[in-house]
Amino acid sequence: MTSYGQFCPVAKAMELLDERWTILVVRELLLGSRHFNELRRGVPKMSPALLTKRLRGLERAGVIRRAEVGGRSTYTLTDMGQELHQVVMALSVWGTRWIGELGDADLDPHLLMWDIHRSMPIEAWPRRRTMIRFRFHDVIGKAGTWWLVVDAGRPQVCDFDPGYDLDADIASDLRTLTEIWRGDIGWQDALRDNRIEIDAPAAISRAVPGWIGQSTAAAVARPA
Amino acid sequence: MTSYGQFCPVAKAMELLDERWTILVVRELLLGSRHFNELRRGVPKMSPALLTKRLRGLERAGVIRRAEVGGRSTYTLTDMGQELHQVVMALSVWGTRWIGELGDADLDPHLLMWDIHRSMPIEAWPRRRTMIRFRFHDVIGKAGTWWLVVDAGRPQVCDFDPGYDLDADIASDLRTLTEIWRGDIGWQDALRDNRIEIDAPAAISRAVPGWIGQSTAAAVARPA
DNA sequence: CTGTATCCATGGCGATACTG
DNA sequence: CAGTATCGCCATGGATACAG
Repeated sequence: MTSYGQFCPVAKAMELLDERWTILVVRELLLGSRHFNELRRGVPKMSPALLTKRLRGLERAGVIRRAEVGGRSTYTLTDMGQELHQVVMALSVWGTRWIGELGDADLDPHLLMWDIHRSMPIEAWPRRRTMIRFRFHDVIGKAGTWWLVVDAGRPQVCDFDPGYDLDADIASDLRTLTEIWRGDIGWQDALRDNRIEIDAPAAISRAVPGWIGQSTAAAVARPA
Repeated sequence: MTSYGQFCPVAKAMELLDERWTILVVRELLLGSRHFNELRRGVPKMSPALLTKRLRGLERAGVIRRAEVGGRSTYTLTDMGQELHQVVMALSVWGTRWIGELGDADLDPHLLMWDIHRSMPIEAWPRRRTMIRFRFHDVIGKAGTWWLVVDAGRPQVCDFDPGYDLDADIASDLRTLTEIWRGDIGWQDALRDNRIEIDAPAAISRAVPGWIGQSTAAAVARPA
């Protein structure tokens, strides 16, 4: 966090925020993560040592507050941190509009499922326990299959079969579901082009896109 | 610009924007700088080699466009770059509200005069050529004295005496004028406490704060 | 679960000087 | 005016293993 040697508020803000990973940690906190390993799931490629360092830095700066609640470390945003919402939103809108291209390295099934499960519209799901399986046919090994369960109004991701009844089975490549989730393409277009397939009774098949939805950024208008 | 390995638009945006100095260069372009040495004045502590590198990076990313106009290199923001205005604004607001403390290293007379001259309300100045001298009594040597001239509606900073008639003579320490400019303190309070002094005929003395004004960020409401 | 502790390589970036 | 060229440091952060 070297100083820019400028009195400008933008420079002072960036002294804190331009360090690698910092904004992404803030994003996770804004999305509701409060514990160390919860945060890690949102920034899986970040080393735990560095995450600790960033959390300490944000705490020193007054952006977050750390507390032990029932023996667990709990990180919460202060008012100062909460207001970074405007900054993260502006970045999200700009990134959505202007950085369309994703490299293969940007795709990550675990991260995708984690992101979907925490911000999909569960109120659209049936009241009963419901389970969907996802299969990414271009991802080899264990990371190619995932289960999404909504039980008692609580969403859950699994990388193993929980053993419940399957309501729908979805197959696509990783890029397709990522692009659908980001709103780069629509469910209907992807289904029509057979880039994604939903195997389920007709009524459920029609409902599933509404269960999963799209990320909040998907609603951002794209440049003409 | 190492990848974060995330499809999230915030992550993709930060891959470009979290590199040191990048946002400050964009800020300069948003404020109207278009040429290399003009940009340098806004980021004086940045090495020219690094500025070149950042400009190339921003060009590759599509944020700016470079052209030779009349044998001069000219950098302009594309639509993509123009929309970073929202991001820079959000950072400016947040920085203004929450990063109040300035270290001595954040103070820079040249930068302050440059910033004042390019965004002060010249329409408030007299029609005739008008000149003000600034003296920072805590800054030793040449950098302690500055002249601000508005002539034919065009503002100009000098670090030498242009030799015109002096309309007002302002004295303060560097921190005081910086804080006034940022809006951390008001002109009236600073004058009352003798933290700044204006030597001029009474009518002009009263008018000068309105001539200089405050930076646009000064209008941002501070947290209670 | 929530971190620490090392270690190491890389390359970013600061400083300075120079050029067409 | 608008950059190049070089150099070298040191801090950043990636990787991995381990601990209370």
